[in-house]
Amino acid sequence: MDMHQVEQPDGTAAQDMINPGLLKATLNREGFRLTVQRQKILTLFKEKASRHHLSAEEIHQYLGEQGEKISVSTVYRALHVLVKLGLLQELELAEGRKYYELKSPVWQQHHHLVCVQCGDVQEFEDDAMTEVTAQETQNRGFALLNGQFTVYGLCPHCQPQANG
Amino acid sequence: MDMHQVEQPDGTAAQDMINPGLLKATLNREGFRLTVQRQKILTLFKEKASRHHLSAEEIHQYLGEQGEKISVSTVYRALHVLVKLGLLQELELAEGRKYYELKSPVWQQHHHLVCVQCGDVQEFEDDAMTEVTAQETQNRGFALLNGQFTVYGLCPHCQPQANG
DNA sequence: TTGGTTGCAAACATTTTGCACCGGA
DNA sequence: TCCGGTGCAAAATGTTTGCAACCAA
Repeated sequence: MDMHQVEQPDGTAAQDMINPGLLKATLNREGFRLTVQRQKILTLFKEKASRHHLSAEEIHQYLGEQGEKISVSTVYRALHVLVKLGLLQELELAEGRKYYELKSPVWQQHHHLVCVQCGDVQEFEDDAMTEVTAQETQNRGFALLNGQFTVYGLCPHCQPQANG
Repeated sequence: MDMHQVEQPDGTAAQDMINPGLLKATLNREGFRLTVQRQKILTLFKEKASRHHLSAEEIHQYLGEQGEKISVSTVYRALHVLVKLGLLQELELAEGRKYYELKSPVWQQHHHLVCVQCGDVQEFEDDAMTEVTAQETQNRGFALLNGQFTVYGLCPHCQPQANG
């Protein structure tokens, strides 16, 4: 039904996958091929480290600006593959479109605080949450793939003029 | 940018809103009107208590089966209003479409454990998480609207034949 | 009576897919 | 060489919107 996938089998961190050799090996292992496009996309995530939630549209645009002509459909297909390989994680941050980020291990999960007014996104981690996640899934016999906690609110800036 | 909204001003539980009188008052208070369609939709959420995550499409279909002819656009518009009034909460459970459920107070938030294979959804509550939510938002000066934690995994049933 | 509400169809936005050609292993 | 990947355009989904008729307050 979708593309969530387990951790890297060998525990390799997603960040390392920008290394072409490692990336190639990981792709080939599953019958996929290393292509310029896939490499460029993954590299983009590293470059945009500061603002690392990217939508397919943004990726397409950024690469275009960098002179890389890559079609939208290829972006989508590449994202699916990278998610399936466990290199990227899909986020449900905003309305109507999906965002992606380099996937971090389950025990390093971080969460998002979204301002519904201006769209600002802040991240936070919390050990208690990580533990709850592990415990709940275990209690119910689920095999944990990943979890995402998204809190919606109004940021300090938007509170004054808020409420409609 | 979207329709998240604060708690019922008077603390009335969303469940009570199926009462036509209360619903009417709540709607009117904000300049909205009580219509058969809105009533039917809200009632549907009560009926489907056991499986109370409904998408616009499902709502439209269920009502159709019950002989209520209501257009899709009306369903969408009604959902927006009900969310804005704080009676329903929007969920980001699955791919590409939104789900809705009767909204529970922030201090009674519950979360979702989704099987990515069969789509089964289980709920759980956890005080620690509620507290983390409150704390994080406070630390950053955010006004909390609501939060949703969605954990993806494989349910016991789907684990054997899983992995592709 | 007034102005919010509805249904319908057309418009939108995002994502997926069919197909011929291209290119990695 | 073989088969997966790409680009393009068309199609599929999910959601929104313009407009005339309608109805709650």
